Amino acid sequence: MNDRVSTKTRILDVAERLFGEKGFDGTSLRDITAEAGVNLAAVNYHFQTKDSLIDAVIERRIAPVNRRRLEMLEAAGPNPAIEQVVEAFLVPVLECSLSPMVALMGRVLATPDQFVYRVFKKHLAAIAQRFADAVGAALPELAPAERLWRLHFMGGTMAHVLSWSHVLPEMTGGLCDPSDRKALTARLVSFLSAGFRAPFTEAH
Amino acid sequence: MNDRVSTKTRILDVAERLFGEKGFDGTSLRDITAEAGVNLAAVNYHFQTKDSLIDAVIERRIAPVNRRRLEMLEAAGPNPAIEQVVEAFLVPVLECSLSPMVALMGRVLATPDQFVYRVFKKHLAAIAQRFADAVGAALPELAPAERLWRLHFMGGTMAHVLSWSHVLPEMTGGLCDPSDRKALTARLVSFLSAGFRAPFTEAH
DNA sequence: GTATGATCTAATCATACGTATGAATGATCG
DNA sequence: CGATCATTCATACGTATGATTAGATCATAC
Repeated sequence: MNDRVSTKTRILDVAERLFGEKGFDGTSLRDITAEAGVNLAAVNYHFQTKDSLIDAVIERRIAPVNRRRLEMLEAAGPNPAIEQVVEAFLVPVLECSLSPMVALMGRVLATPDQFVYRVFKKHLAAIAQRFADAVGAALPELAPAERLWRLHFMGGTMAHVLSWSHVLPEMTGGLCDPSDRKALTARLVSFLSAGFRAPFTEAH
Repeated sequence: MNDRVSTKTRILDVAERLFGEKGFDGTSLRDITAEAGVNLAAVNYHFQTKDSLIDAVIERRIAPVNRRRLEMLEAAGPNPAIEQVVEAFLVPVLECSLSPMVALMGRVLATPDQFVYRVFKKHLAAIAQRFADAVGAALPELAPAERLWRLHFMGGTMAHVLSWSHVLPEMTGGLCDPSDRKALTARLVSFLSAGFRAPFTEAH
């Protein structure tokens, strides 16, 4: 170890931030090692390849978030309100304030290619069924396909909020302030819960 | 011109598809020219740089979509229902079925960096105010900031649907089929309109 | 104190990138 | 015909990329 934190951790931290800011393809190993103040070869020593570095960066953040999600779902009991389900999905991410992790999560959710998708799918599969069940418990009249669609919509809303939160104030002339996580959570829960409760009208 | 379509158009078509599939950084000019069957230098001849090629690719699709959006907004009159506003936002994109443009749009909306953001902002600024006004007309009790937030949420939902539509069937075991645009539109309008109508509860 | 294994480093590899060049090609028109 | 112009072409430049190597350095155990 060099300073206070190990080389491995410093790489993970800087990689997380840069991946979130500039994307996976847009961030080179040299960008990462330069900012982390470590040798270029350290990445390959600790993580073998860039791909498995990406994997490690994502894994480190998603795993605890999903654990917390399942905890909140558990705490909501067998007959949750849809608000509780939505909160269980959102809060574990949103409560991280504006940490670099937030941009990373947005990036992951917005990168439907290659193996980023594989990594994401691995972690999603672990909780998707639980959330589908929870929505079913909260809104039993909702058709199974519609449940999945609306979970998909919720994921999109969250992904977008995460991805754009750092430019949103400028985009809206300061009207929208994503740094107030409490208010943001309340807005999202209100909006999404109403969406989940919407009458299901098949196309005509 | 070589075949039926000009070199310039072939570059734009292939670039649009590859940018949508693999991202802007993940697509090289060599990828594009190889698939398009044109010479590498043709890109620089017709578009000067890769950046302005990206610009041209986006411009070609977003401009007509936004024109159509404003038409639909216009057609809804001065007192639209929120459903009409949502439709005016969604339909011009969704009616393009599963063309490569759809993945491109998703990619643009999910790339909040560098100059992709600038390009996007240019086209967004041209219609954002109109949609904010339309939401205000449909739901006058909604606070201005909340209007913008919910428009932002709607953009995220659409972006996610566009980005992931090509893997969604596999992700959901075939339960969700994004190719039925009519049904998809109905689902989105129902979900999002309900979200817009949700009571606005400030954080407590 | 030195042997040992883990960690770090500088230097280098082959390849891929965006861009630029100058010559060939082909159509248009006097 | 020959001149002009836009387009296409093969090729090269300089740089950046992910990966690898062999050796230096460090901590710990004997």
